Amino acid sequence: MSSYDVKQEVTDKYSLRGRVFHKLRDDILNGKYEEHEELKEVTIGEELGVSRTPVREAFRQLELEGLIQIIPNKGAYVTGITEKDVKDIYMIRSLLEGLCARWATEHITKEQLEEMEENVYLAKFHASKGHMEQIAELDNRFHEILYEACNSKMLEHQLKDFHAYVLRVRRKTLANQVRGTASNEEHEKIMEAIKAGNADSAEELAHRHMINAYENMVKNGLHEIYEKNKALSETQ
Amino acid sequence: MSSYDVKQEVTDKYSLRGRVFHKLRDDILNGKYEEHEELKEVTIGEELGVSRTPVREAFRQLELEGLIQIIPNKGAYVTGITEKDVKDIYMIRSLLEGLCARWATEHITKEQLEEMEENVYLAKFHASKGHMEQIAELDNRFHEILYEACNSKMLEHQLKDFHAYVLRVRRKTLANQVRGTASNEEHEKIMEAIKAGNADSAEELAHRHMINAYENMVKNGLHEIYEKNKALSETQ
DNA sequence: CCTCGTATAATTGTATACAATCATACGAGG
DNA sequence: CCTCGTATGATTGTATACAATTATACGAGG
Repeated sequence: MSSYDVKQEVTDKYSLRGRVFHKLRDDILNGKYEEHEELKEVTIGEELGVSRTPVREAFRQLELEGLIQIIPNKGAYVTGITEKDVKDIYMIRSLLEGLCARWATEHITKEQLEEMEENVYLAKFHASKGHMEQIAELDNRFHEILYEACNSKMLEHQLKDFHAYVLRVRRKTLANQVRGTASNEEHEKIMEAIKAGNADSAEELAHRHMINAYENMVKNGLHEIYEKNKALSETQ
Repeated sequence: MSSYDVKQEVTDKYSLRGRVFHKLRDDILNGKYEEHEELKEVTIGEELGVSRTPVREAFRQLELEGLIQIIPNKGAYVTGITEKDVKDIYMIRSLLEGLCARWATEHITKEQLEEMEENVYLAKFHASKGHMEQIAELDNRFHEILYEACNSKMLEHQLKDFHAYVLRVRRKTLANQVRGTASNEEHEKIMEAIKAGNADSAEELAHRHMINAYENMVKNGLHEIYEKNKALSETQ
């Protein structure tokens, strides 16, 4: 085994830069900052008790993750996600998640399948109790398992790239027990197709799963959320 | 028009950091550095006549672009692309380019279509003369036009993300007149489908275009290239 | 009252100094 | 001869100082 095979999280959590990166990432995803809000290097640095250097490096990374936009010599701004962006993301993801499910069918390990079964089982329990926080967490994890199981670091990278975007929206929209249950049932079907070794079916089910998630999102007020945000940012 | 709508290249070309970023990017893509070679902050800085600060920031960005891997407190290493990675990339791209062609059919502007026609026409000329450098350039540009025409910054972002990876391989493999001509003919067909407003056909043709490019690559020595690289890196 | 240029302040861009961490060499001990 | 610990050097991580750029305020001139 050569040294470059060592698996390594893209961003180190234990350096100051890593901490700044993750903190800002979470804050943006959780809506602490308004869209288009300006982030100042010194302010962020003071809040976290670090100098500008690690903050700047974290900014560069957040920019490539698509969470902020840096205008040279001017400043860093939280990016806005439009309604169309969300739609595009789900269309793209529906294709990639399908491919991911196909590849996962061919490469999933025993351990991954077991974690998946546990995930679906637990989610069923929490759905019946209406524990939305746990359901969201398990939903995330289900997809992460799928990404890992597809055995393609390229596809995994692409899908995880979307994660940041998707989380920003989904956190607001999946707080809905009906879809939570339906979503988990779809997870179960995808899992069964993978277990049965039926790649075509797994691909199709994962594809539909994304489309359904998007359509549900539209029905349950994606539009209203964006109207609200727009109104907010216009009053500033 | 609000200020955040201003289009802005992700990485500024005119700051020192931007110059370092683009220089390293080109060098890696052109194979100046071996895979898994270590990049030292001071060395790079001295070569380009800048301090470590902009170099470090460029490193962080290159890491997220997937061109280098940074191991904390240790160093930055040029990432390796395996034969499987290349295959995965082309499979993923075949889906996304298909979707891109579909959306381009619906959103392409008159100007973009004109540039596309010019591109195909010029490429035909250069193909007949065997001008490989120009063909490669026009090939790149054709796909860029397609990305821009799809009118989705999300899809454009994803596809351009791959560009870096793809260029590393393609530069070595497309130097082949037969495929150059065939590739351009496929471009022409995609363009005609878009022009005719036939999204289904455009999607299918773009999808096949990628698969063909990959299969051609495999036939014409992708394997040998990787054998050579592996041998090289093992002797270090 | 409006326009424009200049001065000033605020902010980012870069260089450098220092701290922390990691790799290597070397020698003591077995 | 081998193993392990320590010392030394090399490299990355962070803080700070300074330069360059941009935004703002204010006043002269029309």
